[in-house]
Order: sequence, then C-alpha cells, then structure tokens
Amino acid sequence: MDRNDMDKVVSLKRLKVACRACSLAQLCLPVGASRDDIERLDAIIKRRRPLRRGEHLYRTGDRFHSVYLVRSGSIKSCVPTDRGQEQVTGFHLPGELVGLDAIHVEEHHCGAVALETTSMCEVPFPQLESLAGQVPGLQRQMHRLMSREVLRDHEHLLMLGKRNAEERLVTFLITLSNRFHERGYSAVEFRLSMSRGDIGNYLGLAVETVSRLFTRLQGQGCISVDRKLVQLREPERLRMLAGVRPLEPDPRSYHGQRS
Amino acid sequence: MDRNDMDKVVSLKRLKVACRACSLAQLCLPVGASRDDIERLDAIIKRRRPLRRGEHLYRTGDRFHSVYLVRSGSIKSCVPTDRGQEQVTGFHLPGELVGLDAIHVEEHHCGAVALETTSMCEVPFPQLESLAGQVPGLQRQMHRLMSREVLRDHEHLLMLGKRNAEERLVTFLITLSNRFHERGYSAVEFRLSMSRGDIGNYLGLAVETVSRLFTRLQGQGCISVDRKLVQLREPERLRMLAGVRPLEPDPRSYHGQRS
DNA sequence: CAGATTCATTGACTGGGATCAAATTTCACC
DNA sequence: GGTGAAATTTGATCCCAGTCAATGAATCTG
Repeated sequence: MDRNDMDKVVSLKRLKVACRACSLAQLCLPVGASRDDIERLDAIIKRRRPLRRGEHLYRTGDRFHSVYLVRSGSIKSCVPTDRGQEQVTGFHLPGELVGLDAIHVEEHHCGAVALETTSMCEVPFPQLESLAGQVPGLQRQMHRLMSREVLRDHEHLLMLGKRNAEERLVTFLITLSNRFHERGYSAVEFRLSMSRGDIGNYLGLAVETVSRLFTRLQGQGCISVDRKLVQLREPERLRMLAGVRPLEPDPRSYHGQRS
Repeated sequence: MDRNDMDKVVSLKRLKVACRACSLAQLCLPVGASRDDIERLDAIIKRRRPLRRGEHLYRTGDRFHSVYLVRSGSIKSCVPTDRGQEQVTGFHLPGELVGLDAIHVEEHHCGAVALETTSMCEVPFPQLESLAGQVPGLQRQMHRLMSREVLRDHEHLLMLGKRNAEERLVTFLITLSNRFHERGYSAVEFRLSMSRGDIGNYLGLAVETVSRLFTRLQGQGCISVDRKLVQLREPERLRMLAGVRPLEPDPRSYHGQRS
C-alpha cells in the first residue's frame, strides 16, 4: 500500500462523517441548528476527494458555484496583482468557510491552494442560499461567518497598516495559537503548515525578515522554532511584543505614533 | 437662512425619497427586486437625521442592531488598536452598505464617522434578515454586498502588502474615480471628503508622504490638486503608475519582486 | 540513493518612507 | 471678519526592512 492509497483510506473514512457526527460542528455552519436542520444541510453537502499539498481548490477567475468547509488540513487564499505577484489574504483551518469572496460577481477573485493534504465539504451555493431562506438559524450563521471574514480582514489590514515587522510576526503567532486552541489543539506548540514565504507574503514582509525574526525571538527565549514546529515559551511576553506598549508620554495628537 | 438651515431643508427633502424613487436604487439593496418587494423593503427602512461632519454613526463596541445605506455624503470606518491608534478600513459613498462587519458578535468592531454632512437609511438587521428569507433576490443582493466588502478589503490588503507609496496613492485615486463615475459624477474631477491624514492612515503612509506625493504628481502633470479638489489630468499615465509595469526580464521566481 | 530543486538562514548594504521640526495655509467658531 | 486650532506643506535626517548574494538544509524525483 503506497502513500497514495493510504490517503484514500483515511479520506474515505473521513468522508463518511456527517455533519451531525462531525467534531467541527460547533465551529462550522450547523452551529445552533436543530437535528432536523442539520440533516437537511447534510443532504446538500458533497464530500470531496482530499487535495494534496499545492493543489488548487479553485483559481482566480473560476466560476463560483460552491463554498467549502475545511474539514482537516489547511488552505491559503491569494489574490493576484496586475504584475505576476500575489498577496496571501488568509489561511483557513478546519471548521472555516472558504470561497465567500466570490459571491459578488459569481467568479472567484482569489485562488485557494492546499498547504497540506486537506479534506473539505463542498456546499453548492444556490442550494445553501435556498436552505438558508427556510432555516433562519442557518442564514444567521452564514451571515456570521461572512462577517467574521470581514473582521479577520480588518485585523489583517491593521497589521499591515500599523504594525512593524516584529509585531506582525508575533501577532500572527498569537492568532494562530488562539485558533488552534479553539480547535482543541495545543495553544503553545503547533506546526506551521505554510512556508516562510507564505508567512512573509501574508504579513507584507520579505522572507529574509521573517527568518531573521524567528531567529531573534528564539534567541530571546520567547519561542523556539524547529523547522515548521513552533513553541510559544513565554506567551505573556509575546503578548507584550505584539503591541501592548507603555503609554506615550503626551498623546495629544497623532504625532509620536505611526500614521 | 444660514448654512445650518440649508442643510436641514436639503436633508428633509431627501428624507422623503422612498426606495422606489431613489436614484441610488441600482447600486443599493433593491437591485433586481420587484415593485412589490421594494415596498416591503421600504416599510422596514428608517430615515435618519443626517450626521454632521465628525459625528459618529456608531462606535467600536456599540451594540449591533442595524445596517446603514449611505444616501448622500460619505463615511469612514476605523478599527482601533490596543494602543490608541486606529486604522481606517474604508470610505463609503452613496449606495454603499455600512455596518456589515458587526454581525458576527452582534457588536460593532469598527467605528463609523461622517466625513461631511451625510444622510443615510437605517435598516434594522433582524427585519432585514427576516425579509431576506422571504425574498430570494434580496437575500442574494445582501450576500453580494457583503461579498463586495470582502473583495474591497482584499484589494486594500494587496495595496498595503505589495505596493509602494506612489502606487498606493495613485490606485486610491483611480478607485475613487471609478466609484464616482459609477454614481454619475465626473471621473476626472472630484472632491476628497477625507483629510490627508485619513488618506495616509487608509494607505498605511505618513501624512507627510501623502502630501509630498500629491505635490510630486502635480509637478509631473498627472493630476492637479487644489486643497480637497482633485483633477486627473492624464488618467492613462496614472494607470501606468498604479502598477502596470514593463515585464521583469527574468521572472523565474519570486526574486526581484516585493515579498 | 544521488542529483536537483526548492526552502531557509545569515550577512552586508541600501534606500524608501518615517520621523522630527518648523513654516504656512485653511478652517471653525465667535 | 478676526482669532486660535487644526490641517497641510516642505525640508533635513535617520532607520527599519528590503534587496542582493551566498551557503546550508530539506524535500522531491527518477
């Protein structure tokens, strides 16, 4: 049995898990839904073959027909620039909804790529909308998830607009830590499924800067890093580094602060 | 009749305009709705007293109960940092929906401030959700508007993550130009309702940098600026400056590009 | 398992934009 | 219409993070 077959077995096992039995249900679309409603949701969800690392879930310009719930693994979203660059706009962990950006013009404006072997549930959007019209709880939860997307983007904007390199990386680590914790994983030790390049891109920093910061933070004893594995050694100190600062002596105006 | 009274007369006149007679209907919630549906929407919308420059529509932490449609004037949204700074996350023009960010936790995480005398329609969210459940077209339009918000934020992220100061300002001007044009105003001459400080904050630049860039662009003849009034003299050249670049000689990898 | 390719780290150097400072203009409010 | 506060502009200087370069570690491929 080679690697490929292994994946299949694991994934088929996962595919059988219905919403009502899914450990992610409390983070996902069915939050607060009744048993009956969950079964109706179950009925429209398609289980998909898992993606392998680097495979696209969809690309910029693809026609929009479904949103996707990450079941295991992780996904990055990227928007392309006019010139061939791209900006990573987010990383998506299990229980999170991917593809919401596309509703506006029925076309994906950002691409989604698996960062590791990743399985998810596909939810055809027209059917989801129709069901949401009948099930107020589902509609509400959809709105909350979309709104959370906006909230995340605003935090991200704040990061790029107002924080320096160190604050960005530390904030990134703390945020990841919180998200892992919510999902029942350790808050102080986790694996980064994305490359240094992805992190730098997401944070608006050069790869070299990310690497230097990891080294420096490790030297200071705040964290320890071994390849993709990160441990937060002094979460409190990290929280300080992330932005809580001694008050400015004279905060009468914008002066003395970053734009 | 002083300035104050003038405002009142104008606003009262505006207040009478129902959705079915509103010139913004094609940009706003009622897009594609039937006459009957528009009347139902009309029934739940509250007209509000216009805000004056600097007044808050809502503040960070306020309880969420309504979303708002800008009718005339303009609004900025800001998220606060831990330390007392803030990041401007967007400017909202007539026909745009404000307050969508708050659905997630039933509380506004960003504040909204009028940049000039601004009138809008208030739409109580529970009633909007309930109506959307009955009117598929309205539900769809709501989703599109929320999705557009995400799309805008992604463009903004791309701006802060990948563009230099000049590209940011020029892109900002072009985007504004397009939005004014959609609303039936001139695409080449418009008034900036926000301060240089707001622009800098939005673009992740210092006020001084924004000012210098305006001066430089004017010196190059691309634009002319007089206080708040901007004219785009050479839209084509601006589009070049915004990002369309001669191709890199050897784009084999990420090297030679910004992170 | 060897070679190739991508990814990560480290060092040296540079420059774009922030910061500091100050003059000038604009605007809001009596 | 005058006055004080706020906004804008301009100049001088500095520094953080980007760029370039090179080496080393990890991972893919046949």
